Amino acid sequence: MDAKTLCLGALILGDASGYDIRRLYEDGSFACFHAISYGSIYPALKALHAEGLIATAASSHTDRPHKKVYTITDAGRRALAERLKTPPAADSYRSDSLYILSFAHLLPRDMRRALLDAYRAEQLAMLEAIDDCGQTEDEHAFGRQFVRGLGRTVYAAVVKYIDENRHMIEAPDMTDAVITQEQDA
Amino acid sequence: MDAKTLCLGALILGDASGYDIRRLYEDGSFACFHAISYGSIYPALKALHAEGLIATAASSHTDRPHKKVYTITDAGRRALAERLKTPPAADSYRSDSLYILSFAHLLPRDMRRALLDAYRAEQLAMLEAIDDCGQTEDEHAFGRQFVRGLGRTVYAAVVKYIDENRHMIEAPDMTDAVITQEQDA
DNA sequence: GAGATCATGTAACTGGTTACATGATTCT
DNA sequence: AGAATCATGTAACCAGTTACATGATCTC
Repeated sequence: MDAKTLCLGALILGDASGYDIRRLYEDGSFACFHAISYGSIYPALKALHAEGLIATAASSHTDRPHKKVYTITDAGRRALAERLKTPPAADSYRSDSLYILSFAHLLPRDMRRALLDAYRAEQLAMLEAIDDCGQTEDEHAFGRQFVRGLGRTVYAAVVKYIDENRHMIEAPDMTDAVITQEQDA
Repeated sequence: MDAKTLCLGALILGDASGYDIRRLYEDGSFACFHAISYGSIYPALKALHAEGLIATAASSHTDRPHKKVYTITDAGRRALAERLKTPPAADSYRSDSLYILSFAHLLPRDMRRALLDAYRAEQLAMLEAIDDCGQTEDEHAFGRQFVRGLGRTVYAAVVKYIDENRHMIEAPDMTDAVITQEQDA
């Protein structure tokens, strides 16, 4: 998903500034699936504006003069709907934590335990973030609700798995032995 | 995780060529967490070789002359162990499918259903890939086993969730109404 | 009035991907 | 023989991130 589509997707939920969009993808409902930073938001907004897919909202002038609030236009709505119809790229999941944990035997026991705790905390935080963030019950939100439920399910499953299987990681230490002996493979 | 670490991680599992490493991250046990392409593998291998962290394996000369098989050196093993101790970056999960699905109401019913089916199939394939791929039961593999179990749990949870909640996405169609009327927000 | 946070914007960097070039080997 | 796959490698490209510059507004 390119920055422009991500911005349109944010704006269809309601008027917003670049800053608002950032926050929406930072800790809002989209946080789990896509990220975007200022460096791509502002150029994207400029481009979308030039293409007539978004317009500066009325509130932009009244509120704070230097805050630029945008609204999606009808053309923008159509463009987004069109863009959503293109076949999605495959999911990508990147996790340094799990990569490191898969080499748990190369780390001292207390370090792998700390890593696992941190990972668990992170996942739990995501779970709570999903429960906290905007429970807007509008009639068109069934997609959002489905996805949120999916997220909740996944994070809950991860936390549960960790709690039930942490003994695997907390196995007795054999780090030193490994580094010098693992000559097989 | 940079390409060099990813290559070291692959080589600690056993000797391999650039091509082998690619496949390991393509459909092997690492596939779920990290990806890497030829364009980064070959330069990384060259650099690692120059640094003495990997060496050309004996089999490289005997087998097929133009195939370069590498082994990790002791220095490489130490470098990897060290690299794994640096604090991991936060996980990132990117999903076009879920992003699109969160705007399900902007798509015609049959299209969202198709999208969901495709997504389910993809997740199921990942689940099966985990079960298939190398069940090497070596004593040091507890980290790998933990991570694999986690992956299995997650993918299974996703498939189950989809099966139990697909009715949300298969709700009656109101696409046309939405595109022109959703003026709120 | 100091510090936090809101807010916009740009330029340089970065690292990985894509596409291409090339050729050996295996399979049918 | 021809196709598929194995196999290495490079160069151009690209999209987004990081870091920086700047300043308004709110809060204590």
